[in-house]
Amino acid sequence: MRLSSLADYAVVMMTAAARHCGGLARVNATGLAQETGVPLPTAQKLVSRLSSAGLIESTRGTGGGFRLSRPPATITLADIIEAVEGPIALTNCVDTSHQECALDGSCRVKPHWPVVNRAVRDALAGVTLTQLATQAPLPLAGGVGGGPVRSTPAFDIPSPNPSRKREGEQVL
Amino acid sequence: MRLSSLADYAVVMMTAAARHCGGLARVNATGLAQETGVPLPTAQKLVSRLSSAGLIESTRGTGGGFRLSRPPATITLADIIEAVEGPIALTNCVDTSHQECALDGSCRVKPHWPVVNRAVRDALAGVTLTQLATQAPLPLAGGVGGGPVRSTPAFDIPSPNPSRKREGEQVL
DNA sequence: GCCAATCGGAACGATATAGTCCGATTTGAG
DNA sequence: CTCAAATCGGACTATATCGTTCCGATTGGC
Repeated sequence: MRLSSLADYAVVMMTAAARHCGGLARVNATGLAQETGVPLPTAQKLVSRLSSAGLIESTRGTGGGFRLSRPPATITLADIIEAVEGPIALTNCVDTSHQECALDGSCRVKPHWPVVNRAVRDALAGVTLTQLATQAPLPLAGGVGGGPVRSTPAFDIPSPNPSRKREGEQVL
Repeated sequence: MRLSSLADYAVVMMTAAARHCGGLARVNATGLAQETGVPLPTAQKLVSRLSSAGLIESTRGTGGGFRLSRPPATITLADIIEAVEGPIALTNCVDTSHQECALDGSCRVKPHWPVVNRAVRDALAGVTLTQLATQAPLPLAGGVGGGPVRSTPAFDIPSPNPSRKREGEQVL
């Protein structure tokens, strides 16, 4: 349930690009890497992925670079993540139909996964680049709730989780 | 952005346990593995994780097994995922304080991650074992993204409804 | 026409994961 | 009370994906 580092870096780079020129001027991967701190080769790889996905327009040659293909308000977190990691799919059975897990027919929860997957994707699709470029972190008001300034409830489901033994992972 | 296979199997096993005895009787890992199709060693590993997290109560010795510690309506997908994978954290900077992100101070999107992370977690916390144990899934068979598919919250927890995201707005 | 800077893709290495095995503990029966 | 069986619990190994790096193709400027 963790985002890949590539996607994380892609979000940072896209946000930086949106903040810099609003997606109108061209910036190169080198300058953006120096600014954001992302390693240059990784930044180049991300630029390739993002351009392949159609999120940015790349210009080759001397003085080239890239710019956002769409206004920042129309680019969401889900777009960036899908551009880097592929389609958002919590399980294999949601993404491609040809992916068959061993459970297959006896899996009773398979019909439920698309619903959950869509809910998660909607949560990510509700965050736009414009929101991310803002300094003050808005309380997720713009797109996710559908409402104006709906304060997200604190989510108080009685799940005490008393004996949490594994805080991180099996770090030996 | 994909769920680990262990978490997927854990959800299947927990759902099967909830469907079988409603969390009242004891079942062993062997029988559940045979029923769900999960490999037995993997099922044993998952039982260990789930019992460590406090989701199930294990009884050792001959004729032992495990049963759900809480009613199925109070166990959510987020609980199961956190029991297997650890805390739900899209990025490293959200989870623990030991963020080793190279961007660190220059990261402008870091303040936004907790909000997004909570939104995703809420989406997972809104699905209970009772919902997953239901045969008839939520209305998805008709089509994804086409119409306003509304999930009927017939099995929701009596506690505050965890901010259901907008339903059926983004095409998958 | 030449050079230089950039994007694009491919290969290598590393980390984390998935799966499997064996041992310790406990309980029921004899 | 002893034995035996079944269970949980942790550790090891193999695999796969991810992250990083490097090199080539392309294009614009001079």
